[in-house]
Amino acid sequence: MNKQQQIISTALSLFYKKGIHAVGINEILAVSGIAKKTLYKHFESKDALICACLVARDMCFNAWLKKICLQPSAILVAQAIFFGLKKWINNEVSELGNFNGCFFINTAAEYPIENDPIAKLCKQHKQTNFEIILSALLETPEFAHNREKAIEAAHHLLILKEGFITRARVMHDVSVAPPSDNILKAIVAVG
Amino acid sequence: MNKQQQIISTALSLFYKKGIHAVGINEILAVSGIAKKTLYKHFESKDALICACLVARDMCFNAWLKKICLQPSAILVAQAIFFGLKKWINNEVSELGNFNGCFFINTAAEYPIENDPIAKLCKQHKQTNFEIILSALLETPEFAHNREKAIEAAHHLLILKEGFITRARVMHDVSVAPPSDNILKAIVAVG
DNA sequence: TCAAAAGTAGACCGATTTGTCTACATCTGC
DNA sequence: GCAGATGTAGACAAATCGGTCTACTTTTGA
Repeated sequence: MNKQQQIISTALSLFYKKGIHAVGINEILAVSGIAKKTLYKHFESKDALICACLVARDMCFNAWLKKICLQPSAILVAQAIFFGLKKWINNEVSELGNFNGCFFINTAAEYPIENDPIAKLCKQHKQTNFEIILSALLETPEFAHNREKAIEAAHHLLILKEGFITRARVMHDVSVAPPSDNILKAIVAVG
Repeated sequence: MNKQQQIISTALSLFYKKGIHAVGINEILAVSGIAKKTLYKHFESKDALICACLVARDMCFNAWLKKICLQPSAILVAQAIFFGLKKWINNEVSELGNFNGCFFINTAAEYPIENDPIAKLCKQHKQTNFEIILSALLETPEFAHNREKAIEAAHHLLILKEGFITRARVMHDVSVAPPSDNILKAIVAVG
Protein backbone atom coordinates (compact mmCIF):
# COMPACT_ATOMS: atom_id res chain seq x y z
CA MET A 1 0.00 0.00 0.00
CA ASN A 2 1.56 3.30 -1.06
CA LYS A 3 1.49 6.52 0.93
CA GLN A 4 -1.49 7.93 -0.94
CA GLN A 5 -3.61 4.90 -0.13
CA GLN A 6 -2.41 4.93 3.47
CA ILE A 7 -3.56 8.53 3.83
CA ILE A 8 -6.95 7.78 2.31
CA SER A 9 -7.38 4.72 4.48
CA THR A 10 -6.61 6.58 7.70
CA ALA A 11 -8.61 9.67 6.73
CA LEU A 12 -11.64 7.65 5.67
CA SER A 13 -11.59 5.71 8.89
CA LEU A 14 -11.42 8.87 11.01
CA PHE A 15 -13.92 10.84 8.93
CA TYR A 16 -16.42 7.99 9.05
CA LYS A 17 -16.01 7.44 12.76
CA LYS A 18 -16.01 11.08 13.94
CA GLY A 19 -17.42 13.22 11.14
CA ILE A 20 -15.47 15.41 8.79
CA HIS A 21 -15.38 18.79 10.47
CA ALA A 22 -14.44 17.05 13.71
CA VAL A 23 -11.24 15.61 12.21
CA GLY A 24 -8.31 17.89 11.50
CA ILE A 25 -5.45 17.32 9.11
CA ASN A 26 -3.05 17.05 12.04
CA GLU A 27 -5.01 14.16 13.54
CA ILE A 28 -4.86 12.28 10.25
CA LEU A 29 -1.10 12.85 10.15
CA ALA A 30 -0.61 11.72 13.73
CA VAL A 31 -2.62 8.53 13.29
CA SER A 32 -1.15 7.60 9.93
CA GLY A 33 2.39 8.62 10.90
CA ILE A 34 2.77 10.48 7.64
CA ALA A 35 4.40 13.89 7.25
CA LYS A 36 2.31 16.93 6.40
CA LYS A 37 4.36 17.70 3.31
CA THR A 38 3.68 14.21 1.96
CA LEU A 39 -0.06 14.65 2.42
CA TYR A 40 -0.03 17.95 0.56
CA LYS A 41 2.04 16.43 -2.20
CA HIS A 42 -0.72 13.91 -2.89
CA PHE A 43 -3.75 16.10 -2.13
CA GLU A 44 -3.95 19.78 -2.85
CA SER A 45 -6.32 20.47 0.04
CA LYS A 46 -8.41 18.86 2.76
CA ASP A 47 -11.41 19.01 0.43
CA ALA A 48 -9.50 17.05 -2.21
CA LEU A 49 -8.69 14.41 0.41
CA ILE A 50 -12.34 14.25 1.44
CA CYS A 51 -13.32 13.67 -2.17
CA ALA A 52 -10.76 10.89 -2.49
CA CYS A 53 -12.20 9.26 0.63
CA LEU A 54 -15.72 9.49 -0.80
CA VAL A 55 -14.59 7.87 -4.04
CA ALA A 56 -12.82 5.08 -2.15
CA ARG A 57 -15.83 4.41 0.06
CA ASP A 58 -18.16 4.53 -2.94
CA MET A 59 -16.22 1.79 -4.70
CA CYS A 60 -15.99 -0.34 -1.58
CA PHE A 61 -19.65 -0.05 -0.61
CA ASN A 62 -21.09 -0.45 -4.06
CA ALA A 63 -18.96 -3.50 -4.78
CA TRP A 64 -20.43 -5.06 -1.65
CA LEU A 65 -23.97 -4.01 -2.57
CA LYS A 66 -23.62 -5.41 -6.06
CA LYS A 67 -22.39 -8.70 -4.67
CA ILE A 68 -25.25 -9.20 -2.23
CA CYS A 69 -27.89 -8.14 -4.78
CA LEU A 70 -27.03 -11.04 -7.05
CA GLN A 71 -30.18 -13.12 -6.51
CA PRO A 72 -32.44 -15.19 -8.76
CA SER A 73 -35.75 -13.55 -7.84
CA ALA A 74 -37.00 -10.08 -6.93
CA ILE A 75 -38.09 -10.92 -3.41
CA LEU A 76 -34.71 -12.52 -2.78
CA VAL A 77 -33.00 -9.34 -3.95
CA ALA A 78 -35.08 -7.31 -1.51
CA GLN A 79 -34.50 -9.74 1.34
CA ALA A 80 -30.78 -9.97 0.62
CA ILE A 81 -30.43 -6.19 0.85
CA PHE A 82 -31.87 -6.00 4.35
CA PHE A 83 -30.16 -9.17 5.48
CA GLY A 84 -26.88 -7.62 4.37
CA LEU A 85 -27.64 -4.26 5.98
CA LYS A 86 -28.48 -5.99 9.24
CA LYS A 87 -25.11 -7.74 9.19
CA TRP A 88 -23.40 -4.41 8.48
CA ILE A 89 -25.21 -2.71 11.37
CA ASN A 90 -24.02 -5.53 13.62
CA ASN A 91 -20.41 -5.13 12.46
CA GLU A 92 -20.41 -8.46 10.71
CA VAL A 93 -19.26 -7.18 7.32
CA SER A 94 -15.51 -6.78 7.54
CA GLU A 95 -15.03 -4.84 4.32
CA LEU A 96 -17.42 -2.08 5.51
CA GLY A 97 -15.80 -1.55 8.90
CA ASN A 98 -17.51 -0.61 12.15
CA PHE A 99 -20.99 0.65 11.42
CA ASN A 100 -21.60 4.35 11.91
CA GLY A 101 -24.44 5.00 9.49
CA CYS A 102 -24.03 5.84 5.84
CA PHE A 103 -20.84 7.81 5.23
CA PHE A 104 -22.51 9.69 2.40
CA ILE A 105 -25.60 10.68 4.37
CA ASN A 106 -23.37 11.79 7.24
CA THR A 107 -21.12 13.75 4.93
CA ALA A 108 -24.01 15.32 3.01
CA ALA A 109 -25.33 16.56 6.36
CA GLU A 110 -22.10 18.51 6.80
CA TYR A 111 -22.07 19.84 3.23
CA PRO A 112 -25.53 21.22 2.46
CA ILE A 113 -24.63 23.31 -0.60
CA GLU A 114 -25.90 21.48 -3.67
CA ASN A 115 -23.07 22.39 -6.04
CA ASP A 116 -20.27 21.60 -3.64
CA PRO A 117 -18.10 18.83 -5.15
CA ILE A 118 -18.39 16.90 -1.89
CA ALA A 119 -22.20 17.08 -1.92
CA LYS A 120 -22.18 16.03 -5.57
CA LEU A 121 -20.19 12.89 -4.77
CA CYS A 122 -22.69 12.01 -2.04
CA LYS A 123 -25.55 12.37 -4.47
CA GLN A 124 -23.70 10.37 -7.09
CA HIS A 125 -23.13 7.52 -4.68
CA LYS A 126 -26.85 7.28 -4.06
CA GLN A 127 -27.49 7.34 -7.78
CA THR A 128 -25.12 4.41 -8.21
CA ASN A 129 -26.89 2.58 -5.36
CA PHE A 130 -30.08 2.99 -7.35
CA GLU A 131 -28.58 1.69 -10.55
CA ILE A 132 -27.15 -1.37 -8.85
CA ILE A 133 -30.49 -2.31 -7.32
CA LEU A 134 -32.27 -1.57 -10.57
CA SER A 135 -29.87 -3.79 -12.52
CA ALA A 136 -30.33 -6.58 -10.02
CA LEU A 137 -34.10 -6.36 -10.33
CA LEU A 138 -33.97 -6.23 -14.12
CA GLU A 139 -32.15 -9.54 -14.13
CA THR A 140 -34.93 -11.29 -12.24
CA PRO A 141 -37.75 -12.97 -14.17
CA GLU A 142 -40.35 -10.72 -12.52
CA PHE A 143 -38.86 -7.45 -13.76
CA ALA A 144 -36.92 -8.53 -16.84
CA HIS A 145 -39.60 -7.09 -19.11
CA ASN A 146 -40.96 -4.37 -16.88
CA ARG A 147 -38.47 -1.58 -16.53
CA GLU A 148 -41.00 0.96 -15.28
CA LYS A 149 -42.04 -1.24 -12.39
CA ALA A 150 -38.42 -2.10 -11.65
CA ILE A 151 -37.53 1.60 -11.35
CA GLU A 152 -40.40 2.10 -8.96
CA ALA A 153 -39.43 -0.92 -6.86
CA ALA A 154 -35.76 0.12 -6.75
CA HIS A 155 -36.79 3.58 -5.59
CA HIS A 156 -38.90 2.17 -2.79
CA LEU A 157 -36.21 -0.27 -1.73
CA LEU A 158 -33.77 2.63 -1.52
CA ILE A 159 -36.10 4.67 0.67
CA LEU A 160 -36.39 1.70 3.00
CA LYS A 161 -32.64 1.18 2.92
CA GLU A 162 -31.84 4.78 3.86
CA GLY A 163 -34.47 4.76 6.56
CA PHE A 164 -33.27 1.48 8.01
CA ILE A 165 -29.65 2.62 8.16
CA THR A 166 -30.54 6.05 9.50
CA ARG A 167 -32.76 4.69 12.25
CA ALA A 168 -30.09 2.27 13.40
CA ARG A 169 -27.57 5.10 13.41
CA VAL A 170 -29.56 7.81 15.17
CA MET A 171 -31.12 5.46 17.70
CA HIS A 172 -27.81 3.64 18.25
CA ASP A 173 -29.90 0.51 18.02
CA VAL A 174 -28.17 -2.47 16.46
CA SER A 175 -31.25 -4.62 16.91
CA VAL A 176 -33.57 -2.40 14.86
CA ALA A 177 -36.08 -4.55 13.00
CA PRO A 178 -35.74 -4.64 9.21
CA PRO A 179 -38.79 -4.19 6.97
CA SER A 180 -41.11 -7.18 7.20
CA ASP A 181 -41.52 -9.59 4.31
CA ASN A 182 -45.04 -8.47 3.49
CA ILE A 183 -43.74 -4.93 2.92
CA LEU A 184 -40.95 -6.21 0.70
CA LYS A 185 -43.49 -8.30 -1.19
CA ALA A 186 -45.70 -5.26 -1.72
CA ILE A 187 -42.69 -3.40 -3.12
CA VAL A 188 -41.61 -6.08 -5.58
CA ALA A 189 -45.16 -7.01 -6.55
CA VAL A 190 -45.44 -6.42 -10.29
CA GLY A 191 -49.21 -6.72 -10.45
CA MET B 1 -39.66 37.67 21.89
CA ASN B 2 -36.92 37.98 24.49
CA LYS B 3 -33.20 37.87 23.83
CA GLN B 4 -32.88 34.20 24.71
CA GLN B 5 -35.54 33.22 22.18
CA GLN B 6 -33.97 35.52 19.58
CA ILE B 7 -30.65 33.76 20.00
CA ILE B 8 -32.24 30.30 19.73
CA SER B 9 -34.21 31.34 16.67
CA THR B 10 -31.18 32.70 14.83
CA ALA B 11 -28.91 29.84 15.90
CA LEU B 12 -31.43 27.18 14.93
CA SER B 13 -31.95 28.75 11.55
CA LEU B 14 -28.20 28.89 10.85
CA PHE B 15 -27.43 25.45 12.29
CA TYR B 16 -30.21 23.86 10.26
CA LYS B 17 -29.21 25.58 7.06
CA LYS B 18 -25.42 25.15 7.25
CA GLY B 19 -24.70 22.43 9.79
CA ILE B 20 -23.45 22.93 13.31
CA HIS B 21 -19.68 22.80 13.01
CA ALA B 22 -19.91 25.14 10.05
CA VAL B 23 -21.55 27.90 12.11
CA GLY B 24 -19.49 29.82 14.66
CA ILE B 25 -20.72 31.77 17.65
CA ASN B 26 -19.60 35.00 15.99
CA GLU B 27 -21.81 34.35 12.99
CA ILE B 28 -24.82 33.84 15.23
CA LEU B 29 -24.01 37.09 16.98
CA ALA B 30 -23.59 39.01 13.76
CA VAL B 31 -26.86 37.75 12.27
CA SER B 32 -28.90 38.20 15.42
CA GLY B 33 -27.30 41.53 16.33
CA ILE B 34 -26.82 40.37 19.89
CA ALA B 35 -23.72 40.92 22.00
CA LYS B 36 -21.44 38.05 22.91
CA LYS B 37 -21.77 38.70 26.61
CA THR B 38 -25.55 38.42 26.36
CA LEU B 39 -25.29 35.07 24.63
CA TYR B 40 -22.99 33.69 27.29
CA LYS B 41 -25.27 35.00 30.00
CA HIS B 42 -28.11 32.86 28.65
CA PHE B 43 -26.08 29.85 27.52
CA GLU B 44 -23.02 28.58 29.28
CA SER B 45 -21.45 27.21 26.09
CA LYS B 46 -22.03 26.57 22.41
CA ASP B 47 -23.08 23.02 23.27
CA ALA B 48 -25.75 24.34 25.62
CA LEU B 49 -27.05 26.56 22.84
CA ILE B 50 -27.11 23.61 20.45
CA CYS B 51 -29.14 21.63 22.98
CA ALA B 52 -31.59 24.52 23.35
CA CYS B 53 -31.98 24.60 19.57
CA LEU B 54 -32.64 20.86 19.47
CA VAL B 55 -35.30 21.19 22.16
CA ALA B 56 -36.95 24.07 20.32
CA ARG B 57 -36.96 22.22 17.03
CA ASP B 58 -38.22 19.06 18.69
CA MET B 59 -41.25 20.88 20.07
CA CYS B 60 -41.95 22.62 16.79
CA PHE B 61 -41.63 19.54 14.60
CA ASN B 62 -43.49 17.16 16.86
CA ALA B 63 -46.36 19.57 17.31
CA TRP B 64 -46.69 19.64 13.54
CA LEU B 65 -46.41 15.86 13.27
CA LYS B 66 -49.03 15.35 15.94
CA LYS B 67 -51.38 17.68 14.13
CA ILE B 68 -51.15 16.01 10.75
CA CYS B 69 -51.41 12.49 12.24
CA LEU B 70 -54.88 13.20 13.57
CA GLN B 71 -56.85 10.99 11.18
CA PRO B 72 -59.81 8.65 11.53
CA SER B 73 -58.25 5.56 9.98
CA ALA B 74 -54.85 3.90 9.85
CA ILE B 75 -54.34 4.25 6.13
CA LEU B 76 -55.23 7.93 6.39
CA VAL B 77 -52.63 8.39 9.12
CA ALA B 78 -50.00 6.82 6.88
CA GLN B 79 -51.05 8.86 3.86
CA ALA B 80 -51.21 12.07 5.86
CA ILE B 81 -47.63 11.60 7.07
CA PHE B 82 -46.21 11.39 3.56
CA PHE B 83 -48.51 14.07 2.21
CA GLY B 84 -47.23 16.32 4.97
CA LEU B 85 -43.59 15.39 4.41
CA LYS B 86 -43.97 16.10 0.71
CA LYS B 87 -45.28 19.57 1.50
CA TRP B 88 -42.37 20.15 3.88
CA ILE B 89 -39.85 19.05 1.25
CA ASN B 90 -41.44 21.53 -1.14
CA ASN B 91 -41.20 24.36 1.41
CA GLU B 92 -44.94 24.55 1.81
CA VAL B 93 -45.00 24.18 5.60
CA SER B 94 -44.22 27.59 7.03
CA GLU B 95 -43.66 26.49 10.63
CA LEU B 96 -40.88 24.07 9.56
CA GLY B 97 -38.92 26.55 7.47
CA ASN B 98 -36.95 25.86 4.31
CA PHE B 99 -36.38 22.13 3.97
CA ASN B 100 -32.85 20.91 4.56
CA GLY B 101 -33.46 17.36 5.71
CA CYS B 102 -34.10 16.32 9.28
CA PHE B 103 -32.25 18.58 11.73
CA PHE B 104 -31.79 15.67 14.11
CA ILE B 105 -30.38 13.28 11.53
CA ASN B 106 -28.04 16.02 10.32
CA THR B 107 -26.95 16.85 13.84
CA ALA B 108 -26.54 13.22 14.86
CA ALA B 109 -24.20 12.83 11.89
CA GLU B 110 -21.96 15.50 13.42
CA TYR B 111 -22.12 14.02 16.93
CA PRO B 112 -21.49 10.27 16.68
CA ILE B 113 -20.70 9.61 20.36
CA GLU B 114 -23.69 7.85 21.88
CA ASN B 115 -23.54 9.43 25.33
CA ASP B 116 -23.06 12.98 24.10
CA PRO B 117 -26.00 15.08 25.35
CA ILE B 118 -26.52 16.35 21.80
CA ALA B 119 -26.70 12.82 20.39
CA LYS B 120 -29.09 11.87 23.17
CA LEU B 121 -31.48 14.67 22.23
CA CYS B 122 -31.43 13.49 18.61
CA LYS B 123 -32.30 9.99 19.68
CA GLN B 124 -34.99 11.27 22.02
CA HIS B 125 -36.62 13.26 19.22
CA LYS B 126 -36.92 10.11 17.15
CA GLN B 127 -38.38 8.27 20.11
CA THR B 128 -41.02 10.98 20.43
CA ASN B 129 -41.72 10.73 16.70
CA PHE B 130 -42.42 7.07 17.26
CA GLU B 131 -44.74 7.67 20.18
CA ILE B 132 -46.74 10.25 18.27
CA ILE B 133 -47.29 7.93 15.32
CA LEU B 134 -48.05 5.04 17.65
CA SER B 135 -50.64 7.10 19.54
CA ALA B 136 -52.24 8.17 16.29
CA LEU B 137 -52.51 4.56 15.14
CA LEU B 138 -53.87 3.40 18.49
CA GLU B 139 -56.73 5.84 18.12
CA THR B 140 -57.84 4.34 14.82
CA PRO B 141 -60.38 1.50 14.82
CA GLU B 142 -57.92 -0.86 13.12
CA PHE B 143 -55.29 -0.66 15.84
CA ALA B 144 -57.30 0.34 18.90
CA HIS B 145 -57.12 -3.18 20.26
CA ASN B 146 -53.88 -4.33 18.72
CA ARG B 147 -50.97 -2.56 20.31
CA GLU B 148 -48.38 -5.06 19.09
CA LYS B 149 -49.35 -4.54 15.47
CA ALA B 150 -49.51 -0.79 15.98
CA ILE B 151 -45.95 -0.75 17.31
CA GLU B 152 -44.80 -2.69 14.28
CA ALA B 153 -46.64 -0.40 11.87
CA ALA B 154 -45.32 2.74 13.56
CA HIS B 155 -41.79 1.39 13.31
CA HIS B 156 -42.16 0.71 9.60
CA LEU B 157 -43.73 4.09 8.96
CA LEU B 158 -40.79 5.72 10.69
CA ILE B 159 -38.27 3.83 8.58
CA LEU B 160 -40.09 5.03 5.48
CA LYS B 161 -40.26 8.57 6.86
CA GLU B 162 -36.52 8.77 7.56
CA GLY B 163 -35.72 7.26 4.20
CA PHE B 164 -38.04 9.61 2.33
CA ILE B 165 -36.62 12.71 4.02
CA THR B 166 -33.03 11.55 3.64
CA ARG B 167 -33.38 10.73 -0.01
CA ALA B 168 -34.92 14.11 -0.77
CA ARG B 169 -32.09 15.77 1.16
CA VAL B 170 -29.08 13.90 -0.24
CA MET B 171 -30.39 13.86 -3.81
CA HIS B 172 -31.54 17.49 -3.57
CA ASP B 173 -34.68 16.21 -5.23
CA VAL B 174 -37.87 17.97 -4.20
CA SER B 175 -39.94 15.80 -6.51
CA VAL B 176 -38.92 12.49 -4.94
CA ALA B 177 -41.84 10.07 -5.05
CA PRO B 178 -43.39 9.14 -1.70
CA PRO B 179 -44.13 5.52 -0.83
CA SER B 180 -46.98 4.16 -2.92
CA ASP B 181 -50.35 3.39 -1.41
CA ASN B 182 -49.95 -0.35 -1.71
CA ILE B 183 -46.84 -0.18 0.45
CA LEU B 184 -48.64 1.92 3.03
CA LYS B 185 -51.53 -0.54 2.94
CA ALA B 186 -49.14 -3.42 3.54
CA ILE B 187 -47.74 -1.58 6.56
CA VAL B 188 -51.06 -0.79 8.20
CA ALA B 189 -52.60 -4.14 7.32
CA VAL B 190 -53.57 -5.76 10.61
CA GLY B 191 -54.22 -9.20 9.20
C1' DT C 1 26.88 5.29 -8.59
C1' DC C 2 24.50 9.11 -8.20
C1' DA C 3 20.89 12.30 -9.12
C1' DA C 4 16.08 12.85 -8.77
C1' DA C 5 12.07 11.77 -6.36
C1' DA C 6 9.76 10.96 -2.23
C1' DG C 7 9.51 11.12 2.58
C1' DT C 8 10.22 13.10 7.59
C1' DA C 9 10.03 16.54 11.36
C1' DG C 10 8.32 20.37 12.73
C1' DA C 11 8.59 25.55 12.76
C1' DC C 12 5.76 28.93 11.13
C1' DC C 13 1.78 31.82 9.09
C1' DG C 14 -2.66 33.98 9.10
C1' DA C 15 -7.25 33.04 9.99
C1' DT C 16 -10.67 31.31 12.96
C1' DT C 17 -12.46 29.00 17.06
C1' DT C 18 -14.81 29.29 21.83
C1' DG C 19 -14.97 31.83 25.65
C1' DT C 20 -13.64 35.87 29.16
C1' DC C 21 -13.29 40.47 30.35
C1' DT C 22 -13.58 45.61 30.70
C1' DA C 23 -16.08 49.72 30.01
C1' DC C 24 -20.09 51.73 29.13
C1' DA C 25 -25.29 52.30 28.00
C1' DT C 26 -30.07 51.31 28.76
C1' DC C 27 -34.01 49.41 30.74
C1' DT C 28 -36.97 48.17 34.73
C1' DG C 29 -39.18 47.90 39.21
C1' DC C 30 -39.48 49.55 43.81
C1' DG D 1 -34.95 58.73 41.35
C1' DC D 2 -31.99 55.37 41.65
C1' DA D 3 -30.06 50.67 42.17
C1' DG D 4 -29.56 46.49 39.98
C1' DA D 5 -30.26 43.81 36.12
C1' DT D 6 -29.66 43.52 31.35
C1' DG D 7 -27.81 44.94 27.35
C1' DT D 8 -23.85 46.57 23.77
C1' DA D 9 -19.15 46.87 21.64
C1' DG D 10 -15.31 44.83 21.09
C1' DA D 11 -10.51 43.82 22.82
C1' DC D 12 -8.27 39.90 24.26
C1' DA D 13 -6.61 35.03 25.34
C1' DA D 14 -5.48 30.38 24.28
C1' DA D 15 -6.18 26.84 21.26
C1' DT D 16 -6.80 25.00 16.79
C1' DC D 17 -7.54 25.24 11.91
C1' DG D 18 -5.63 24.46 6.97
C1' DG D 19 -1.72 25.19 4.59
C1' DT D 20 3.45 26.61 3.43
C1' DC D 21 8.13 26.18 4.00
C1' DT D 22 12.98 24.90 5.24
C1' DA D 23 16.31 21.48 6.22
C1' DC D 24 17.35 17.02 6.20
C1' DT D 25 17.01 11.77 5.18
C1' DT D 26 15.67 7.79 2.56
C1' DT D 27 14.35 5.38 -1.44
C1' DT D 28 14.54 4.37 -6.21
C1' DG D 29 15.75 3.71 -10.95
C1' DA D 30 18.68 4.54 -15.01
